[in-house]
Amino acid sequence: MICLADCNNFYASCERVFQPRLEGKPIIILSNNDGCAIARSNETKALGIKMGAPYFEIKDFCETHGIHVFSSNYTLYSDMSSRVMEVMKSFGIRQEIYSIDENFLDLTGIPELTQHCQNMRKIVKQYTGIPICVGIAPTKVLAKLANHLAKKYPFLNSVCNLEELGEERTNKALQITAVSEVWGVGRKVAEKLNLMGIKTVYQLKIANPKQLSKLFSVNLERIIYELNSIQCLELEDTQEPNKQIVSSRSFGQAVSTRDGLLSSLTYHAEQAGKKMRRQGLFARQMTVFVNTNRFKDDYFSSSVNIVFPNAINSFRYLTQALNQALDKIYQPNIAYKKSGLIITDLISSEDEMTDLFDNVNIKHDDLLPTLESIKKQFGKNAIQVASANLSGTWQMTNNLMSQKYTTDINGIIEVS
DNA sequence: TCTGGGGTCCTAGGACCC
DNA sequence: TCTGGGGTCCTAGGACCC
Repeated sequence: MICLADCNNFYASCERVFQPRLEGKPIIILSNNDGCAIARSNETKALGIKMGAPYFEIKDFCETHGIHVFSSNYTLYSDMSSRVMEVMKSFGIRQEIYSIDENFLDLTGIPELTQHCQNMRKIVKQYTGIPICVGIAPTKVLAKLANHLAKKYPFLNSVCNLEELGEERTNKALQITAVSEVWGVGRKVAEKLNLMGIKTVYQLKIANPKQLSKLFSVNLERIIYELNSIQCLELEDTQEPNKQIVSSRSFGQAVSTRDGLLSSLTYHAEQAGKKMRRQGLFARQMTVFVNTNRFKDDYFSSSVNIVFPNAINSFRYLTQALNQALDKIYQPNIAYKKSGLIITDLISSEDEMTDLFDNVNIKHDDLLPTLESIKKQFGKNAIQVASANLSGTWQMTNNLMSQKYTTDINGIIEVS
């Protein structure tokens, strides 16, 4: 048996840990640039605020209903995530961290699973302040579904063990759950299934997997098997390196100058470089893209792909390529709203030794260690690529952010 | 006026090969 | 007049996830 444990309204719960007066109050957390609602407390959901709602449309509503609004504070959320994951890890024999707020645990050989997971809930709450829900089942898809039931039906007390629930009651639950709740069934597939008369999870469970595989994809076939307790999706407890690395951001204000774009892209080159080095990866290709407001009729986007002669991991080499990229895609008098890079064709530094005949040329940047030690000693802004500061108008707005309570000495809570 | 960011996997179709 | 068949690899784009 496996379980899926996830944090309830994770970002909202993180804010509450450090501001307990918000317990029971409606909260939303906004995306970058305070663009739209990406997390809501139960109270906010009950008020009818939809996931992804643009903030400018709901701002007045939030004020009249006393909803507490936060800019997203990813430094805080990722630190809280590591704490929660560390605690949960000890409750399974293997752990797959699936996202910032959820993990699968292999519970093989553990007795009294419902009690075991209730215990985990209690300890996670006690150690981190974060409330969680748990779904227990033989497969991942069913565990996800059980987790959904645990959240929806209060009598389950936040832990739903399908084995304990039994086949008859499980099927009953699946008969009153919409097929769109299944993990991997998105909007498009759900619409098509509905047209075919498959509206509930139970109807999907008893559908013909081979037939639906032809009409949809092998994914849906696997999902059907998983709904029938036949395991198709393995628990992945080894951390695979990224296949691509993206750094991108909408601008706080529209940018029309080449310098503005170059400045923002230089920032992304630094971010991407950092991430590559953390994982020991080198890149052979990079796509640079810029686009205008995607909600406008005159939406316009352009991109260019660059192939490097050598595999690189230094932001300096990435930055050098940016000028050449902008020469190809920059056009004046356009109100750009977003820029970014996608780093692909990644190889691991270990491949350097093994790929004797595959011509893997890694180009190391000897200056990197020096730059990093300067940053470490004098602060991360002590030394920069010149183009980083050409223009600051692209910087994002996030005026409603809480403190970095757990990672910044100046953010520590004072108790008086 | 104002609408996020970072990922993965699958499929169809073209290029290419024998 | 008549112009194959089978396979692999790569890429772009779609769908999905949190």
